[in-house]
Formats: sequence, structure tokens, C-alpha cells
Amino acid sequence: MDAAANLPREPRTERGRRTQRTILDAAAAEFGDKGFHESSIVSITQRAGVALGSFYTYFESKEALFKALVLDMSEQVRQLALPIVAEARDPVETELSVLTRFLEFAREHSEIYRIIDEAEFVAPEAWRAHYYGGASRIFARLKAAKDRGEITGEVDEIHAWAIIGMNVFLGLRYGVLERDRSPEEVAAIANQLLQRGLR
Amino acid sequence: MDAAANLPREPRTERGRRTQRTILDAAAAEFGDKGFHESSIVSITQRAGVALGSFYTYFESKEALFKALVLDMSEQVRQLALPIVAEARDPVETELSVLTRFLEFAREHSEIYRIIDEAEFVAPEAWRAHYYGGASRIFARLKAAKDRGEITGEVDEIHAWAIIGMNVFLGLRYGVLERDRSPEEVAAIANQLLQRGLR
Amino acid sequence: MDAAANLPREPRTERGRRTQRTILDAAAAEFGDKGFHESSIVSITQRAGVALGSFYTYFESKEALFKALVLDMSEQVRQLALPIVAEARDPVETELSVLTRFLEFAREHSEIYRIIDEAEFVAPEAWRAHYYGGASRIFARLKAAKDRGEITGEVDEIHAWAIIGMNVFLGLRYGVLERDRSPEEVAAIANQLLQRGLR
Amino acid sequence: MDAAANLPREPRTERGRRTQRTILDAAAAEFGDKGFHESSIVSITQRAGVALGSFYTYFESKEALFKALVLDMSEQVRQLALPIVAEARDPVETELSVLTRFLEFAREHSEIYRIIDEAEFVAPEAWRAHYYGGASRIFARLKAAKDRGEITGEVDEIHAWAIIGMNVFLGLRYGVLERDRSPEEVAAIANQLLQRGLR
DNA sequence: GATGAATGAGTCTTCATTCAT
DNA sequence: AATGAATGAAGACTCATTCAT
Repeated sequence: MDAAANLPREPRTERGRRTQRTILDAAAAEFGDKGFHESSIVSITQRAGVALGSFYTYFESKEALFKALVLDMSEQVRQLALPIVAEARDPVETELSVLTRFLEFAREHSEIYRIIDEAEFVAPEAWRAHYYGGASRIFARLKAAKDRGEITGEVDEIHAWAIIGMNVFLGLRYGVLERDRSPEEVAAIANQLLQRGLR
Repeated sequence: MDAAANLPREPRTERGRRTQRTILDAAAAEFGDKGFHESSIVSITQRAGVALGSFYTYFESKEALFKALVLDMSEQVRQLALPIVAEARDPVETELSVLTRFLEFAREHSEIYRIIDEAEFVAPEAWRAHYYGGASRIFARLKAAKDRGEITGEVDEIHAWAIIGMNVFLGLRYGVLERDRSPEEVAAIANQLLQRGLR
Repeated sequence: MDAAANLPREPRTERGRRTQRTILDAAAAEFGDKGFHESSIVSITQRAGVALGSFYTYFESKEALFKALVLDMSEQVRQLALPIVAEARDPVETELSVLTRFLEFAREHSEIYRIIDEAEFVAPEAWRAHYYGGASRIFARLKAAKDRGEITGEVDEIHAWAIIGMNVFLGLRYGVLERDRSPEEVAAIANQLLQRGLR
Repeated sequence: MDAAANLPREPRTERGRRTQRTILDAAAAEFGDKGFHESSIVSITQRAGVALGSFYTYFESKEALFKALVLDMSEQVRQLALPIVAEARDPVETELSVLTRFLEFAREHSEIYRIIDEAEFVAPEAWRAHYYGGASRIFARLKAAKDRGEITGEVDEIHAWAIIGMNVFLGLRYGVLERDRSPEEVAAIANQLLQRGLR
């Protein structure tokens, strides 16, 4: 088994790189619209305006493409939090900003959102990598805040998973399914839980 | 659109009822193991030990079966909370018990868990019914508690979605993927958030 | 790996048995005409007058079908020699009759001939089974004749392979490619070699 | 039909000649390993370390390449017998030496062996040319021996085909499939048949 | 009600070949 | 000469669904 299995095949020319990009974009749109199983390679290449065969010049398989896409998107999501965390303020404040940013993102890129979610079933390792990574980054932030004395109680990995679950469902409900509340509002209200619980 | 569309076809005899039940169980196992798309009707009927054709005596289609299953399971999950809520104690206490019960359930019936989750993509209306229903019940509990003065701050549907997201991800992480923490522990630690937030 | 892998799937009804037989016959004709790689499942099912999908009701794959065919034909070829050997006469006489019979068969069933030959590349185990089996049966006959004192010199597996090679090439040349000499003539002349060598 | 069809395209420069040679060698290895149909042009050019497109600078098509290879190899096999025949001794003796040489060759170049054999199905004319040529050369040798009085009985083309069949199968069995007997031994034992038949 | 044979649209994937650079 | 991107026809195989028995 080649380590490069499932990785996009490296184009050797600039033209190749462009074609690969086109296919990738078409695939993101297609998967976002129809989900993995309803999407077809023919349809993706048609969207991309390239021949069917060209797909296989750049990707091993439909699964490999999906995985590549999830990895790519997972990275995009990860990037969201970076600038916010860099500013390093109050932990609850930080999570509030992260959530706000995340909700905006879910609105603007609901297809990415759906793709990562569907990965739970289609590309489980990629899905796990995404969420385990996310949870451990949140956990790390909480621990750091605790070390700085900004959090008094215990912090636990469980808190991190609770937060990520909250974020994901809020993003789904208020960013993808219905947009009847603004990201700021959703984030602010949800954040009360982190701030002071239900009282 | 017939209201009865997608509903299991009513068996007319006792024998028929048993066959239908057998198929339903086999389907739950199959979908839980392989997910919707990898599952096949032949395989389900083989598990059930009935002929392929018998499937269509009791179900409209593969989708209809799945939907029926999700509805059935959704109802099972709903039942979980009923006795707990009936005891009507402190709201945070209530959510703690509900979460604990839910985590136990996720452990014992991870296949049900996966099926409902996959419904987001395969049977979106059933999925929505399940989660919108869940959220509104939580929301109702919170409002009731607020009315009884047990909660001082504002309560919002957003809180309900945050809680449901928490629960789902904790169930997935600690009930399905890895069982390295007990349901009680997970619920207790997660509940701190509802109790007093991160401080 | 199931032991039944590659074996034809057992039909459960008489109708099924007929369909399977039809497909098998169509396949023999197709493979004989075009060879394995140029033959296609669509074409085979068209010849058979059944739907494409029906093929997969009865066979695992194109390879499995081919293998099944080779096994079946190998058996037919084996049957050729049985009655002749049963008569048990002079060994050279016996090989003469076997060769004659074989040459007649090659003429009448050149497609079978080609299929077994192509198996060397497409279904090597089946091919080996066929020829190793054939060689060992010839060898056994030679040994028996030797034991009966009908052969004075040493007998060796090598002789058996030499004889089989002779037979195959004569069948190909005078039974399949060109039929410019009668089976009896070919067998008689070739048999001189076994009789007394080149002198 | 152009007489030059299927012939390798003539390289115009020394560099070109080298590239063509490289491709030819890579193809021999590939075809020997995987057989004609499993081999692919991409894979051949990768083995050769040249670009895919370069293939078509030197060969008309995959079939043409194969045919060229068979012709080339057929010629190599033909060369085997030349020095032996030149020495012109006793005919049985000659065939013994030819067979020995041939068996050695089959051992050392089993890929060539397989390629010529597969040509029966892939490049039938080349295959026919090879074996008809071989048979007629053997036949010619026998006739010459007969003329010189070294063979007393009749000689026939049929004898030639019998001999070639023997050789091919012995080469396959003892040179390619299993090498449990030395070429000398195999040739010596097989030669008894030519010498004095089975007695 | 139960059975399982039959159907064929739909998909993925391969690969020889062409051609612009 | 050499390169490798692009093409698309062709083929194996799956599987939900129908229907005669």
C-alpha cells in the first residue's frame, strides 16, 4: 500500500494544476448539493467542464476525492480560529468569538459544512481527525486559560467535546437549516451557558 | 402525496406481522453495521431469513424502510426522557439525568444512534422531525423551569439546540466511538457547564 | 474467503437452472469466437437472450464464468479417453485411439479447445489442473503398461508431457487451424513416433 | 494495407534508437509479467522511464508493439537451432540438441516463452508464422535426413508438428512452470521417443 | 403470503490514443 | 524528439424493484 494512496495525484504542469483545481471546486459544489452518494463522477466532470477521464488523472477514486476535500475543508475550518486565538483574551470571550466566526462560516459555506458532516459515514478517519483535532485544540485552550487562572473549576476533555457539539449543532440549525437568527445573537446567547450556566 | 406513503404496509395476519418485525430488526442491524448506502435489500432479507420479494410486501422502498426505522427509533429516544421528566425536579438536575440516560442508551444501541445521525442525509425530514422535536421539548422544559422560577436568566430555543448538540456529540464520542469514561462521569462533568458555565 | 467463491451460484428453481445453462452455452460460443478479453458480458447475455443482470444471478464474475467453463470442458475432455482406456489394449494402440478421439473432438469443438488453451493465461490454476491431470493420467497408463510388461524401457512423467504436447499441437494444427488431414491419418502417423521413434 | 503497418517506426536519430530499444525491453518485461491484456502502455513507458507520448513515436499501437516483440522473439528462438543444425549430425541427435538448447532457453527467458504463447490469441498471424515456420524447418531437417538415408521410415509434416508440440510443452512444464528436472535430463528422456518410441 | 428469477438503468473505472507545448 | 494533459468509448458490476409462480 502506497503512502500516497488516496492523495490527489500531483499534476506536473501548471495546466494540470488548474484542471485539478477546477475538478475540486466542482466536486465541492456537487457533494454539497447532493451528498456523496447521489453525486456522480460524470456529473462532477461535467460541472467542471472536463472529460470524464480527466478526473482519474488527478484523483484515485470518488472516495479519495471526497477524503481530499474533507481534509482541505477541515483545514479551512481550523484556520478560522487561529487569528482569534492569537489575540488571547478571556477564554469565554474567545470561545464566543470562535463560535461567531464559525457560525458566519457555516452560513457562507454550508456545503463545506455538509461535506464534513457526511464524512462521519463516508470518510470516518478524516471525520475523526477533524473532530478529535478540534476537540483537542479547544481542550488545549481551556487548559491554558486554567493555567493562567482565568478558569477556576476543573477543565476536562469532556468540556471540549460538549463545546464542539454545541457549535456544530448551532451551526447546522442557525447557519444551514434556517437563518432566522444572526450569528452574533446565536453566539451570544449560547455563550451564556459557558459564562454562567443556566442560572 | 399519500399520507400513508412511506409508512410500513399493514400486515393482515399475525404471521405477516412477525415477518415485518423480522425484517425491521434485520434492517436495523444492517443499517447500523454498514450505513444506508452500503446496505442492500437482499442482504437485509437474507439476515431476516425471508425471501427478497417479501420485503416489498411490507415496505414501499428502501428509503421508506429507513424512514420508518428512524421514526421508530426517534420515538424510542423520546421515551427515554419521559420518566425522568415526569419526576420534575431541578432543571439542571433533570438535564443531567436525561444526558446520563441518553449516554447509556448510546452505548447500548450505537446502531440506533448511527442510523438517526445518518438520517440527516438520507431522510432529512425524519431527521429534522427528530431534532426539532427534541429541541422543542428541551426548550419547553427550560421555559417551564423558568416559569417556576428555577431558572433566573432568559431561556431561548438557542439554549435547547446547544444542549442537544452537546448531548449528541458526547453520546457519539463517549458512547459510540470510545467508551473510556462512564456515562455518569461524562454527564456530571458536562453538566457543570449547564450548572455554572466554565468558571 | 468462501469455498464456494467462483463456483456458479446454485439456481433454486428449474427455471433458474435453464437460464444458467443458456448463459453457459452462450458464453462458450462467445469465448470460442472472440477469446476471453474480446468477449463481453453484455454480448454474452444478448446471445443468451437474457438481461444483463441475470448474468450476475448465476455467476460471480466474468473470470468465474470462464473458470467454470474451463472446468466443465476439462471434464468433457477427460471423459473422451475413459471408454477407450477401459478397453485396455496395447499401450501404443491405446494412445493411438485416444489421440484419434481427441483429434475428432478438436475438430468438432474447436471453441472448447481454444478456451482451454487460453486458460493458460486467464485461469492458470484451471489450466494447470487440466494439463497436470491429463499428464498424470497418461503417466499412470504408461506405468500400468510397463507393469504388464507391454513396455520394456523406462517410463517417465516426461514421456507423458511429451505425449500431451504432441496431442495438443496436433489437435490445434489439424483440428482447429487447418483440417487438411483426417484425424485417423494424423493419429496414425504421429503414432509411429510412439511405436518406433523416427527410424 | 501498408506493408510497414505494425512495424516499429524507424527512429531517425541515435537517441531515438535508444529510446525505442528501451521501450521494447520494458514491454518484454511487462508482457512477460502480466500478459498482454493486463499490461498497459502507461506502465510500460513508466518502466522504460520515458513519457507516455513517446511510445507513439515508435510504435503504431499496443498490438503493433506486441507483434513486433513476437517477431523479434520468434527470430531469437529460430537462431537457437542454427548453430546446432549447422553441425549436421544424426537427426535424432540433432533434435536432442535442439530440444536441450530450447529447454535452457525456456528457463532463462520464460517471459519470451509466455509472450509467444499468448500470441496465439493476441497476434495469431505472428503466432502462426512462428510455429508454421518452426514446423517447416523441422520437417525440412527430417526430409534431409531421410534423403541422406539416416531415417528409414516415411517423414511427414505431422511428425514435425508432433515434435514441436512436445518441445513446447516440455519447455513450459520443465522450463517455466517447475524446474525440477534439468534440461539435459528432460531432453534425453523425451528423445527416447524419437529414438525408438515407447518400447 | 412467500418465493426468487428477471430486469436494466446507473456507476465507477480503465486505458489506448491524440495533440498542444 | 519528448512530454504529459486530455479525451471518451467501452466494459464490469450493483441493486432496487417488479412479477410470475
